[in-house]
Amino acid sequence: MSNQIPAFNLSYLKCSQCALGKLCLPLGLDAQDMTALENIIEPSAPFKENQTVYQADQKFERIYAVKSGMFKTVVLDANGNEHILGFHLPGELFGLDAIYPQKYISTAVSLGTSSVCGINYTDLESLAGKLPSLQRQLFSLMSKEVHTSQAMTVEHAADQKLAGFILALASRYKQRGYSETRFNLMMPRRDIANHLNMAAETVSRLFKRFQTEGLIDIKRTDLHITNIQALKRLAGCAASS
Amino acid sequence: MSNQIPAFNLSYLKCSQCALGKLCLPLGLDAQDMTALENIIEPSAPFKENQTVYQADQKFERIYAVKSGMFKTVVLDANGNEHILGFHLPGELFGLDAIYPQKYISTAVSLGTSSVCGINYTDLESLAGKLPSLQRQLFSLMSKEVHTSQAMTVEHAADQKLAGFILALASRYKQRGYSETRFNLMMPRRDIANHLNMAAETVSRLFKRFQTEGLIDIKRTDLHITNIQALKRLAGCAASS
DNA sequence: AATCTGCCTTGACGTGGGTCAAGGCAGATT
DNA sequence: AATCTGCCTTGACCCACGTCAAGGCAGATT
Repeated sequence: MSNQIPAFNLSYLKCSQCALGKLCLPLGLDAQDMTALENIIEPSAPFKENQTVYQADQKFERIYAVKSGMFKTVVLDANGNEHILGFHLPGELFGLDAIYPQKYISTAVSLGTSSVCGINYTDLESLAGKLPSLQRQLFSLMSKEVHTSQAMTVEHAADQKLAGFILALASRYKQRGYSETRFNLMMPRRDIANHLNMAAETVSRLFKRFQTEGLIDIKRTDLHITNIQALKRLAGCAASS
Repeated sequence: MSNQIPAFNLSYLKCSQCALGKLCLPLGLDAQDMTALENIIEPSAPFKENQTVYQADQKFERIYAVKSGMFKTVVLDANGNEHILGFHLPGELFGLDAIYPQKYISTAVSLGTSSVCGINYTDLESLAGKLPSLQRQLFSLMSKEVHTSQAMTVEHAADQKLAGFILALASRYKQRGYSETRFNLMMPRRDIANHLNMAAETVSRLFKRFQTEGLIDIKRTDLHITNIQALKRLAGCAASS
């Protein structure tokens, strides 16, 4: 709210000072290439809860990398129903689905206080042409994105879907150096339910069942996975890596 | 079955003679760039029905472009259940989800007699670094792939999912210069059902309902869309472009 | 400390769609 | 032409999950 001191504010750090370097776009870049990348990165001011990064149908200009917090991407169908396409953790990119149509497909919204780096796509493309390691990392991240979206379509029953969702988050937190078994969900039940195409009541009941069965321990949004093996067995274990 | 005459066999044509140039990887490439691309393309012999292009867990080496016919990509979950991730039409790429893990995630299988071009990924990457238009097209196609997978997760009820599936095929056939309203599904009901996470019986009943309601006319795998507007309304119309 | 508000939980009930089982139909095989 | 085989259709039944409705709980507001 008040004035920020850039040098001490995480959200204004460039890639070389950012803790996410080994997950995010800069992975595989040497010092010189990273400097080139930093020159096209636009760190943003932090978003407060429930603020919009971009709106569906806006002209596509930038892709975004999450720096801190969490974002969700939401589409509105013809009947006016919202659907949450995904949740995005630090070091993950969003807005990639806008490259082909050259306009944003979804609206991106912050969950809690969060910050991003914007990256002008035209600049990124031309830089990727010059830096093979950047090009490779971009292809790799987009491939991962394809895989993630596909994996979601595999799970069938509600309990499998929810178990898969929890495990996917766990795995992503683990990659980021956080605990695999204890983390905060950030989003309300309603959002989880919407994302997984089920009723919020079903999420509530399943959380309770998982707790009774000794798979998890959950209070509000604080989650503790107490039996990850059983959870994986339940999910059919599409979400491993 | 007998000997083929290469010069007259579509499946051995390179990009510049291929009718799919304006949909496939070569989109946006000038004559010289296309020649460079052709040099790394490996046209394959045609596959007969139900033959495997690659297996899940095999080392990733090539991505594939469909030249004729149709392919499906299938994953096996931990419980031994198959799930069809997608169907691939001429001019579409598959195997992109293998870039990140560097191994194939799914098994690719032909539906009916079909042919592909294999493209060594290492070569493609280095060529994309030299040809900006190729790099752009690759990013664009991968973005489209992300969007397609995401769109699938939006539809909710069985009738919406099936309507969306039909419309997505229609739109893809239209792009390829075929009729938007009359085409052959190629795959059996069981495959459609599997892909959409429903029972084959449900697909059968819904096709019948759509027919009764005057939306479609279907005999075996020959489909005629008789009221595409109504079908779009039913689907919630995520599948437009 | 009391009220408000949003989110979560819990129960009761109804239904969409899965499962099981029995034919029908068309192309392949003899 | 008769049988076989795989795929599709149709009906009967049932259960997982959505919907509706009524509370509970915790942080924000006064």
